[in-house]
Amino acid sequence: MTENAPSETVVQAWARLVKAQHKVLGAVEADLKRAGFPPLAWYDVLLELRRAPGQGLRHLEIEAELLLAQHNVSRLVDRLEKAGLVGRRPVAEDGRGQLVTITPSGRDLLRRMWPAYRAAIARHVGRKLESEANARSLADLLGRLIDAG
Amino acid sequence: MTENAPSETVVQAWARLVKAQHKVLGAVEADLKRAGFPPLAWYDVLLELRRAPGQGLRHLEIEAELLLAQHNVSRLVDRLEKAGLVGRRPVAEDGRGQLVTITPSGRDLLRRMWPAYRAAIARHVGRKLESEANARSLADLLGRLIDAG
DNA sequence: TGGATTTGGATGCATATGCATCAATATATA
DNA sequence: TATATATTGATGCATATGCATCCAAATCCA
Repeated sequence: MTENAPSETVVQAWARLVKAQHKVLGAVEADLKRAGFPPLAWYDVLLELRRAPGQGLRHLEIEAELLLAQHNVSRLVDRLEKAGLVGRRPVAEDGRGQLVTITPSGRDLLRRMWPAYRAAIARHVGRKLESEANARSLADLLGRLIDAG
Repeated sequence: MTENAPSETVVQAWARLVKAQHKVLGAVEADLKRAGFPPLAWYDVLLELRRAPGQGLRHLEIEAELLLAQHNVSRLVDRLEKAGLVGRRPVAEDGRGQLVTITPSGRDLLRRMWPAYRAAIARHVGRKLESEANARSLADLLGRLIDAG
């Protein structure tokens, strides 16, 4: 557990982190696609926009919240706009900025997607963890990995 | 925790699984790239090849082991071959098959990469988990998500 | 004030991935 | 044996991501 020599257990935790998310994310995305829905990234952005307090979010805020690269936010918003799920407005105080807002159609997609998404999470995560205590432990441990530092 | 209504805790565990791996994988890959090394996917393939018992692995075996799509294996092996890290041989018993083998240069890359990779794992995983017990718990819980079913 | 620097976001180009399809070989079935 | 089917891997095309750079507006500073 020292700086440059992780224990075998740490290496195993790392390998499983990558493999578990790869497998589960793939399974969840496949379920959603089968049901005719767009990629999860679209859901994530729309959800952030719906949660947002004011009139929407700046690209920068989406970037920070979802850990995306700047150019990817730019293009993801392009696609969402083309699909009519979000709108772009200039922001008064900063002539450089875009304020991205969710449209009624975007809100509708969120509502329609959630039942399928929820079922996929239950199927590929909840069912395998078996207990609420395990879910709690996993969430706590993963939280440590996310925390800054 | 029922089939289509995961608890809030399960949903949180899911969200953190995606976010934690995204963040940690990004950090590890960035460390490796800074040190002048190729993507982790290259390391993964080479490691499987070095571990392989016989004279190498079929595409199908790489595919199953690393959970990759068939066409991605095909192209990943192309890139590795072009970089001189692996070789391709026809397989005697099956005229359709390719046997992929690691070259001395590939083995050398594995050896040179490991210290940097190991340090990145320690920095971005080990250090944050803090204890061996936590690493063990995390590995166990993630193992449940990977298990078939 | 006026020019340098920084910041927010867009975009051209290279690379990687997903999807469908194809060619070649192997296997099953009549 | 001859034909149909299944399996292995490659490839053309569309889309997504990374990287570098660019443009425009904002901020800094002499």
